[in-house]
Amino acid sequence: MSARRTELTRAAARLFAEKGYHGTSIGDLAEAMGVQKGSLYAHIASKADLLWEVAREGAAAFHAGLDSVPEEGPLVERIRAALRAHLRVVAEQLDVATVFVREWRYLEGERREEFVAERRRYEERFRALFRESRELGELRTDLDDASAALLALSAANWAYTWLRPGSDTDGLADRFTALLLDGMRGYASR
Amino acid sequence: MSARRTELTRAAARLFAEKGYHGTSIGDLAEAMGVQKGSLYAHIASKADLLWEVAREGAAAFHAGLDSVPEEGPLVERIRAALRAHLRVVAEQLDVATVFVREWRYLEGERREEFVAERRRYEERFRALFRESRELGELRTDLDDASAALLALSAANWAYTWLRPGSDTDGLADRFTALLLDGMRGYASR
DNA sequence: CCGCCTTCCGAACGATCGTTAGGTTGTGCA
DNA sequence: TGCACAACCTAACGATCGTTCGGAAGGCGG
Repeated sequence: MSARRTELTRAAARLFAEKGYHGTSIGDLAEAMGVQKGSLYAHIASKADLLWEVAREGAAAFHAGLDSVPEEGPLVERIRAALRAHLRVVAEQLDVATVFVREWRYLEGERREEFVAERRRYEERFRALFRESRELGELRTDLDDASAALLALSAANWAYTWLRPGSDTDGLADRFTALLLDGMRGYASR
Repeated sequence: MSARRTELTRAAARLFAEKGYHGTSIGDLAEAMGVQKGSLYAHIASKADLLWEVAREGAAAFHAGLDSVPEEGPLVERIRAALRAHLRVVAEQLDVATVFVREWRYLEGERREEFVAERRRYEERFRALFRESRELGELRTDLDDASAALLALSAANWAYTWLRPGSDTDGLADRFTALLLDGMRGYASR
């Protein structure tokens, strides 16, 4: 992919995150590239292609984050690593993460289904860590690992609205992990 | 406000939540009302008015939810009540809640600023419960009531994506509260 | 029965949308 | 030096957008 084409994808991620997919026109993208709008079609076949590309980039980034989580070791550490990885992606690729979390639903047809499956797979990998925690008896969420996973995933998925690039995402992830494990009552004392 | 006008607001909330504000045309709204698109302007002055109205309705619903939280009593109970109230609004007015959480950003000018202030005020009321928890010493989140509040607010704000009408929102809120208080380690044993 | 008021129709408006096409430029490689 | 090709321009396409307008139907109170 040419350098110019990559620039266009970056501009698309930024504008889709800022103004929404339907709120961003081809003219807006052309202006961001310093070019007439017709000229963009030397690089793409349609506007929808750009959304698809950014959404896939997001999926790849988040999955790559989970890939870095160790397959062995205490589940507590693996949960902490997963949260760290997720928040790091959000902070370092905020535009892409925003499209991954919020704008993907404007995908159409087969692409949409493919994305939904990929997104579900990501959340399932996340949830699995909590389920294993219970099954292996490392944590005592006897009835409710699902709620704990939902709480963690909510914080992860909502992060794009408040996380700013340059934040201490590892510290943030660790505080969330501590809260999830020991709660407000026990948090300060451990 | 006439009955027909109320119907239009309901249709707008539903379509804005389903397809997004910019993804919903006046033609779509007219079709949902079984009417020619020009006819809608007997009821509204502009499409933006509908977004404004639904967004305000959402703000009113969520604030009313918090108003029902007791001003006295253990903060743990007040936090539980706040979570219950929020999830109840999401489940019972899913479309309106979706616009309140996701579509508000397409508001423009003065209205947008007014909404942002109202939204900030809501989250601040929510956060205050956690801050007071620490200040009054009822909970030992010495360093980090802010993270606990963020975790709770994330779950609340993300709920519109997975909560379905008819869910046991009180039970859900109670499980979240238990987790926030005692964490996964302590959850099952108390 | 009259007149008002709400509601809707049908047609049109200018603007903007995403996209196409033919022609021009500049750069790098054979 | 000549040629290929990526990049861009200019102009226009048909479609759809939000909105306007004059008129007509219908119900309801006076």
